[in-house]
Amino acid sequence: MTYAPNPTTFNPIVWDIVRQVTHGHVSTYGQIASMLPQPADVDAQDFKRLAPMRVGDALNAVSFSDADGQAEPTDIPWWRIINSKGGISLPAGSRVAMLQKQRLEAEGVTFNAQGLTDLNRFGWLGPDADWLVAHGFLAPKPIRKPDDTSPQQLSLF
DNA sequence: CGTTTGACTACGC
DNA sequence: CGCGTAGCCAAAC
Repeated sequence: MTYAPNPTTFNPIVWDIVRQVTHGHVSTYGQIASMLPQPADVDAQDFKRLAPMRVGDALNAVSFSDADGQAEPTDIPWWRIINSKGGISLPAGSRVAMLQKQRLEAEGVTFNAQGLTDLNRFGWLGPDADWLVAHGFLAPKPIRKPDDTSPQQLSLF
């Protein structure tokens, strides 16, 4: 079966998780999606590819009014969610894209010349374990590359 | 109301 | 390792 979540119930769940992302850190669409319980009757492949897009949809509903300045500042840090490459996925040069970068930089997140952040430095490690259990979400997939580049271990021998 | 497009990601060249 | 594509559903036109 395909994965077609109802935005009415799906979006608030996403927002709930996004609220946990800490100041000065970034998460990815895929990481947020990885915390969502997967319905048993849904094809795993579909879920893997579609859930991140739905996360983007959920955030789109929030950032639009925010960037236009027509609404009260949201308590949902939508700007801390970027793509798996470490870049901003909003249309380059758009008003909302610049706002996102501006807010991240204000939090100390830096971008290289290619417009990418270093996920190994700024990547979110996930919510508190207690919060995770209390809300019934899965442990997020790590977005920091496993820095198994630890030659000191090998040099012991 | 049919088409097009996309805040994605995994995978294959 | 970078680039293009497949896959799928909802929004946006």
